[in-house]
Amino acid sequence: MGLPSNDRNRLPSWRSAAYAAPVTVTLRDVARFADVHPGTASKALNEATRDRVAPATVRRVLEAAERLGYQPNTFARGLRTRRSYAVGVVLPDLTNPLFPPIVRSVEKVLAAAGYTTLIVDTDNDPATEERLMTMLRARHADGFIIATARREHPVAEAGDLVPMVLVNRLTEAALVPAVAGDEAAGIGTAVEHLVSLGHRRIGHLAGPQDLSTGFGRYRAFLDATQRLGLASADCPISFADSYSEASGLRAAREMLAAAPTAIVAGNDLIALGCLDALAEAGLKCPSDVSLVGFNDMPMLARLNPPLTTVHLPQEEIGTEAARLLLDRIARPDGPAKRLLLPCHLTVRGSTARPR
Amino acid sequence: MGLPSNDRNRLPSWRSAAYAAPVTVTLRDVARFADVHPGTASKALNEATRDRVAPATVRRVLEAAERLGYQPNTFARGLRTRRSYAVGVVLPDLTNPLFPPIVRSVEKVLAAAGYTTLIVDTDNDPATEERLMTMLRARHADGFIIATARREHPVAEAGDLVPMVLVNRLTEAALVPAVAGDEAAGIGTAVEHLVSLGHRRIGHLAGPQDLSTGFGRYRAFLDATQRLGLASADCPISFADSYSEASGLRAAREMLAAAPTAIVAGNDLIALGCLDALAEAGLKCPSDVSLVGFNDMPMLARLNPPLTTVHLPQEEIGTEAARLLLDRIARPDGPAKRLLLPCHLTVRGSTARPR
DNA sequence: AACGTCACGGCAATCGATTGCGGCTATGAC
DNA sequence: GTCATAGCCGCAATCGATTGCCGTGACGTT
Repeated sequence: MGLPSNDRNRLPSWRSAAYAAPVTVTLRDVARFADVHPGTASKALNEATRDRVAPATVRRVLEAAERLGYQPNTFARGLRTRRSYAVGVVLPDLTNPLFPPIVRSVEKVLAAAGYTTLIVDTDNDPATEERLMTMLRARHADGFIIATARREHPVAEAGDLVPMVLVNRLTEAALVPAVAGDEAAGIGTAVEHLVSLGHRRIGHLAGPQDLSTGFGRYRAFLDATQRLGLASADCPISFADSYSEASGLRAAREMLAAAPTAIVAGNDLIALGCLDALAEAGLKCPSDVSLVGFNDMPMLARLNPPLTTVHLPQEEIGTEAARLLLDRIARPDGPAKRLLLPCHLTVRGSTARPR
Repeated sequence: MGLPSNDRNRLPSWRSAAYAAPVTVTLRDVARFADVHPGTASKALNEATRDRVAPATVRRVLEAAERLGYQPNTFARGLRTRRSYAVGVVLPDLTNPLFPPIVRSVEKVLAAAGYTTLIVDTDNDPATEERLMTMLRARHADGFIIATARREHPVAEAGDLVPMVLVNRLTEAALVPAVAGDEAAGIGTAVEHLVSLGHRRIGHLAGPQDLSTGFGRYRAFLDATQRLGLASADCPISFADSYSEASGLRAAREMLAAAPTAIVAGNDLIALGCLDALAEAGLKCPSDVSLVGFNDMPMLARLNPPLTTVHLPQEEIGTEAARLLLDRIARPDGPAKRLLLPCHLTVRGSTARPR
């Protein structure tokens, strides 16, 4: 797998290879230089067809390509082969620190397989997402990794699909491969942690219910509290209408009326808003109220108090998503694997025994 | 400017447009449907040549394209026109919160002009950068926005260049357009702020000197302290060898031997490391030592103490970079404009009068 | 010596959009 | 009624790489 002739397209010098103005050298030039027909040169350059050319000829062609600094024309190749060796990575929000590490490991795996990663940011806007998807399709992306997580997302209904892998979202129809952190287990251990500290009145600041993560964590919270024998009356729930500090603040104000001794937030941003609400109400964290976040975004350890949170294996998620996609591209009709990667609870200073 | 026929390539339904398996409809199909020659259909679809076709025919072709859901083949078009309507954005580190807002505004401006943004992350690795640049060149990017900031960067020497704009780096040869925050002025106001609070012994935790930002801020610090009449003996300087908390910690430990009453850090991460060093030494910020960061990364306001820092107009930087690039693509031989955007000091709780 | 086999490489069509050139038709002028 | 002009459209070459098919020559076999 991989671009047939990448290995020998490298040039010694930076300048000529990467930044200098284009000096177009085509396959014809290489062929002329090696004194063969362009078709033959093509076969020599392509690992898959190389055995149809005499070894000595292959050497001559390779040599010529190297000398001339041949770079195959992506357009011509793509036009003929209908493949781009590019995959699109569709993110809801690049400024969310959750995604960059995922993107990075995706890029690493795909690059090793000869693929180019096209990152796009939909800014959580369906219209932008449509525009960008159309663009990626027009550029003939061979596959997609999709991290936008609205529950009524159109991919859910699509039947005959282009190769794609869903990230951070497992609630869709089972025909699409997906990778995500095991959020239910994550929420579960968070609740267990609080219960083991002695909490009995545990609230949940749920994220937006139209996002699959918000919905999934909410359900997981319900399951966990029930499983651990907490009365649902003791487990107040407020809904934040976005993953933001402001929404978290609003939801937390509501929540505090129910006087829980611990709170599980839908994500870290909501937890931050909750921290503000606690301060407002003159409550101390963790002595009055314990708090758990979700995602383990950077800098949380430096907060006051340092936030206990559920950590997602971002790098692994990216790696696995890329592998699944490569699988899918190679065998579009294979089974749609779905991977749940373990999350772990990072205990810091925002959780303690109730008074 | 812009892709000739974008406006009418939109399809009503998501599924068919964006996620469903490809149903290739070519220009021939449109032409057949509209009962014209493919060449004529092409002219009708292209705004620039539309006036060479009778209005009634244009309407028929447009109608046909709409009905059939025609999407021009990027490869075929690119092969013929040698343009991709794609630009590469080369970042040193996607996980650095400085960049996502810049990328976003870049994307917005470029999209409005019909261009696609290709984001790549070099991970601060020259070899990766070369690989990615070569890839972008192979994909015939029409231009580049480059935010990787090593001082001995190859673009500095390149003569005949592909259209590009440098971001956050103005120290290069003047032939390349560039946009950056006015870091010198930013450092200047930071130092002025400290002086106006009464500080006379102000240290600088400089960033890596092989990065243009590290070097530039260091020089700016020297200038500012001198201009304000501080003795250079009272202005100790330590060098961090990377923009990281660990390096900041190391450099700050050194620095504290000189007992400054205030410190200007090369960036926020270094400032965080400095905070740790202060804690280690039993020093309180800001009562014992005042501290100023640089970049205003997220969450700084929630720290203890909230960090005073220099804020960069990221969005504006992105917008201007994109505009400059479009300029450059349109007129590659025009003058290389260089833009310095004002920074401002965000005063929070980490700076106070010295005791 | 004649024939079959195989390895090698040339040939040309193809992918789909673009575009300069040239031809056709309709219109208007005299 | 004839000719000039311009508007409109078709034609075909072109961009560069890929690939199935076929021809050629060498070698081995009987």
